[in-house]
Order: sequence, then structure tokens, then C-alpha cells
Amino acid sequence: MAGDEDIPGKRPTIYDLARIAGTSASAVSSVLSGTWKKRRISAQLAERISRVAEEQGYSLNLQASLLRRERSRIIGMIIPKYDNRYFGAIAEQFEAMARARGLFPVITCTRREPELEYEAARQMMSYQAECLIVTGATDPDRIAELCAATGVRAINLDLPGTRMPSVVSDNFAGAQELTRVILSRTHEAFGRRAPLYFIGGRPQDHNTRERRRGFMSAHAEIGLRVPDGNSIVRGYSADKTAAALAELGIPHGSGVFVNSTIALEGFVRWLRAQSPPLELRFGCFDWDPFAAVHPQNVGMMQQDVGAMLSRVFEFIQSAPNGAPTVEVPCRFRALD
Amino acid sequence: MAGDEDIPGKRPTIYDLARIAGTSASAVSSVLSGTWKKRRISAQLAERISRVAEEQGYSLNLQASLLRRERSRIIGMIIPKYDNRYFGAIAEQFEAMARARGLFPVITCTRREPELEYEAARQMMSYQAECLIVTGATDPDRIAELCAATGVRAINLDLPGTRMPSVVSDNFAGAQELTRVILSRTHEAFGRRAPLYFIGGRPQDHNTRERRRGFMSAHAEIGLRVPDGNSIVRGYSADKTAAALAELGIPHGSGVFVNSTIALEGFVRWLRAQSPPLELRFGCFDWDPFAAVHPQNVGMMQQDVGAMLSRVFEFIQSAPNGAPTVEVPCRFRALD
DNA sequence: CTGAAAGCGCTTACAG
DNA sequence: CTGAAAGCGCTTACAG
Repeated sequence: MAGDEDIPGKRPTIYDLARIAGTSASAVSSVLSGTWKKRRISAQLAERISRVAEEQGYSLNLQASLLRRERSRIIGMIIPKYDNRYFGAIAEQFEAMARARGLFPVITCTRREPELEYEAARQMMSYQAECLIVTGATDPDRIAELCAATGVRAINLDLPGTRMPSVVSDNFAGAQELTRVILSRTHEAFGRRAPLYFIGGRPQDHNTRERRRGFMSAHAEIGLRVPDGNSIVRGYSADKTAAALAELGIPHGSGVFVNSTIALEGFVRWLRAQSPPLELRFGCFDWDPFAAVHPQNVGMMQQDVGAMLSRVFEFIQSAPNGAPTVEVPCRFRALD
Repeated sequence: MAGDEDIPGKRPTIYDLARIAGTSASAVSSVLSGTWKKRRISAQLAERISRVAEEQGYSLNLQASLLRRERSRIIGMIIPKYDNRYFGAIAEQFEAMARARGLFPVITCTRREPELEYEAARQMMSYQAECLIVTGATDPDRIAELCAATGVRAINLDLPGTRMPSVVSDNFAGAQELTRVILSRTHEAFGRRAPLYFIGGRPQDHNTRERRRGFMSAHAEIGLRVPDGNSIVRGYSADKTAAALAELGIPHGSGVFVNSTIALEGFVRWLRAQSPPLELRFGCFDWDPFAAVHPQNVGMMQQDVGAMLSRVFEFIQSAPNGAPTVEVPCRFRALD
């Protein structure tokens, strides 16, 4: 019992446990990994091994274990932000759903920097991830190529690519519905039908394009033409949005379509700073519980994170050919 | 060139690269890990190896590399939520700061479930983390014990423990300042000085106790006694908070101290549902950019995530004895 | 019912 | 300037 088994700073291995329990490393390994019934190890030995492992504060060396195993069960995700209700919810639910399926989730945050996205994806390959979920990536196709080269299954979430399966919201339909609501609520409140403003997003990105298409379509339905000047599409940044709004000068009684809660942050800051107070109505594509109670907010289009992730895991299982894109409906949420 | 080096599904190893480049695995390893100058390998060979690695889509097997290395440079963090501005900011900044220091951050979300917290900590040991940041843990001392047994350095963040160094906000001073502001703004608005309500948190947890102490102290300063019935401290849950508020019935012209944005979510939902509208003033311990523009919000106490994480990394470097607790000042933020 | 042995893909002293 | 070899801590056929 006494002696050299307690070298400080040195973590015990299965060989240490075997020596202490008076058995072999093979037996220890199979007991600790739960495969001992099929090896028909006696319950007594199993019990002794477990006790010794406990006493010694043993913990498996995952690196060694994974190196030997054929499958890693690691599933990676790269995501632009944590500090945002949409992406925060994605990260949180992804971890829970992965664990529920017996996988080991590893997430890393890439801040919408293409180089970081690529480096993070490479690191996931190094971790031996079996699968990579690429969320909101600036250049998903470049990452797709990397994954293809290493034989890692990859799936886009939030933003689609052309070289791997993608799961995105039905941005067109969602934006169309949201635009209709803002138009009608603005009409109710101010008695006039004027084209809305569209604030936020990147002109090139798929989501912004689709949402603008839905926005335009809802205007066309009621015979309204949207002037080119009614848009501020200068990227996902609250600061830039607020600055641009100050230049634009939105008149009293307007309606505003805000694209993403990130742009909304700049918008509400700007709105709050107006003096005298500016009366208008807005809606936002994306959900935030505090933004939802803003008195001038007519409602928010919530992306269905749970449903999107379910589709992602279905793609993982079914391994479809080509690069199909699945669109998931959004849910409109208002407080009234 | 042609031949068997392109077995599909099999990732190339340094031995494959060595064979193709006509050199040894040792040379490949040192070139790819950047130690080749000190091995005085010819620039020409280094160049050839790099090219072959590129062509073959080589990526390092981190498991094998870490198994062999003496240090992992992995730094783990367990955190209760991602989907929250405070914890989201912690996760995001932690990753960036760890990377800037040449460490590999691994974060996992434990949903305030003590069993998950413990399991996640065990998994970090298995990953060979050199260090574990324990954020907002329900039972930090149990995790401290686990880390001590495996020789992993551990540091508490957000909630202190008695067995490892801790970094927390100065909850007492922050709550005192916030309470003073709410008291004075309520007085300005409604002309009366009445004790505030305290909404949210867990009665046992350190942060809630300290914040209540600051709350009480600010009342005592101006000779106000707070009735026992003025508190709702039923945990961190928006739903429970909203339900409890419905029972309590806060009168017109009151002031409310909301403890955490999680409780605030329930509070604003409840407030918005009141008819006729309830006029009161509130402040919140924790920052949220949308909650900040709420018309009845007098300001928010923002925890200084950057400063807290800097202290955490200082603790990691200095490896202090015992279990010192550092308190970091908060910043009051109002929009007016 | 159990153990000895090979080997996963690296890194690093060691020997030229 | 470069390579052969040992060994990190496991898992898993294989042989009793």
C-alpha cells in the first residue's frame, strides 16, 4: 500500500492501477471502459480495480485513448460569437444535443474573421473531429475544401455554402411576413403607407440578400416601390449602424425593418438618443427578450434554433450527396 | 509520385510524408513543428517537406502530439450558460485572451447542474487541461478537490470557493451604488422615499448575499428599513420570477433592484403585462444593451469581464498559495 | 476468466 | 546536417 505509487505531479496510468490492484493493464482498461462483461472479468476483480482507480484519483488520458480508438466521436462547431442571443442559443443547444447523442462537442468562436475561421477548422481536423458544423462562416466553401481533403464531414449552419449541405432559416418567407406586419402596424399607428427602411447586414451575404428579397416582395404585394436610399447595409456592427442612421435621418411615422439584433443594438441606441423623441415602428429579424418589450417594436422573427440543429444532426446521420440546402421556417413573436 | 499514398479515408502521417519526400519522420516532424532551424535542417529539405505536406493535405494529429509532449497548453473553462450577455462575453473574451497567450481554450457549458459541472471538470482532466477556470459553479469546492487530486490548477470565476483562488465582482459595493441610484431616481420621479424591492437570485449563493448586503446598507444609510416581504429570491429563472411577481403585487411608484438579467427577463415580461401600465423605476445588477434602453430603467451595474479575466490569468501565472479572493469593481452604466 | 504484446502518430534525446 | 529508436498511455485482437 505505501510506497512509490504517490509520486506527486505524476498522474497514475492504468499500469500503476494494475500494479496496485495486482492485475494487468488490459484488465484495468476493460473494466474502466465498461467492456469488462464481454471480457468476462470477475465482478470481484472489476470491483477491486474500480476501487483502486477511485482511491488513486485516476482519470483517463483522452489523448492516449483517442489515439488508439478508431472513432473519436468528437463533433466540432465554429461559431462567430457567443455574446448574442441567437448564437448563444445555438452553442448551448448544440452542446446538449451532441451529448445526448453520445458525441463530444467542441466549439470555438471565430469572430467573423475568415482567417480565424480557417485556422479553427484546421484545429478541428487536428482534434480528429469526425464532423464539423460551420456556423455563419464568411467563406464556407474554403472550409468545405479543407474538410473534403481530410475526409471530415462538414455541414453549414446559418449561412449556406455550395460545397456542403446547409441548414438555414427560411429568410425569404420570414422577412416577407415580418415586413407585412411592420407595414400594417405602421399604417395603423400613423395612417399612411410608406416604404420601410431596411437596416443592417452585409449586402453580399446570403441571409441579407434573401431577407431583402422578402422585404421587397412584401412591398410589391401592395404596390409600394422602395427607394434605393432606404437601406443601410454596412455590415454586422452596432457602431457602424448607429453612425449611418445619424446621417440617413429617418422621418417621424416611419417603419423600419432591422436585420439582426446586432444592427438593432445600434438602432435602439440611436433611437433613444433622438430628441424630440422619434415616433416610429420597427420589427427585427432575430429574437431578443429585452428588445421584444421595446414600446415601438411590433415583433421579432425568431429563428428556430432547435429545429435547425435537428436538421443538422439528421444530415450528419444520413450523409447526403451533394450540397443540399434545407430551409427551416421562422416563428414570428410579438408580445401583444 | 503515383501509387498508394492516396488511400481514401486514411489521413497521411509524418511517415507517409517522409516516404514521399524521401526523408525521415524526424525531419518531417521538426520541420512541421517549426523546430527545424535548431536542428539545422537545410532550407531546401524544409521547403520540400512543407510542399509535400501541403499537397497531401496533412494535418497534425493533436492526440498523438499531446500524448508525447510534456505540456498540453490546454486551458479549460466550465460555464453555466452561453445564452446570456454576461456569460457570453466571458466565454468570448476568455477564448481570445487564452489564444493571445498561446494557450488552447476549451469551454463547456454546464447549465447550473452540479452533476454536469462535475462531469465536465472530469472531462477537462481527461483532456489533460493544465488549468481549469470554474465559472459560476454551484459547488466549486467539490471541483477544487477533484483538481487537487489530479494536480490541475483551478480558479473560480464569478462565484468564490474556499479551496481555490477566486475572482469575483465587488458585489457589495456595486449593489450599494446601484441601490442608491434607484432610491434617488425613484424619489425624483415619485416624490417619496420608500424601501425598494429586491428581485432574483438564490438566497444561499455568495453573489446574492453580497448584493443584498449592499442593498440593505444603502437603505440603512438613509434610515430606511426594508420589510422582509420586499424580496423575491427564488433562483435564477425568468419564469419563477415572473410568477412570484404576480403574487407579490408591487405598487405604483415603487423602486426595484433586479438581481441579474435572468431575473430581469421575468421582470420586464411581468411589467409589460400590467394593465393599466405600472409606473416604477428599476435598476439591474448585470448589463444588457436592450434592457438598458427600457424607459423605466435607471441604469445597470456592468461587471468588468475584461478585468476579471485579466486577474484570472494573473492567478494562473503566479500560482498563489491558499484560496485568495480578488474583488473587481463594477461599472455603473446609464443611458441618460 | 486473464495477460503479454502490438501499435495508434507523434516528439525528442541520442548517435552519427 | 540527418535518421533510427524509444516511449507517451491507451485499446484490442490474440493466445492461453
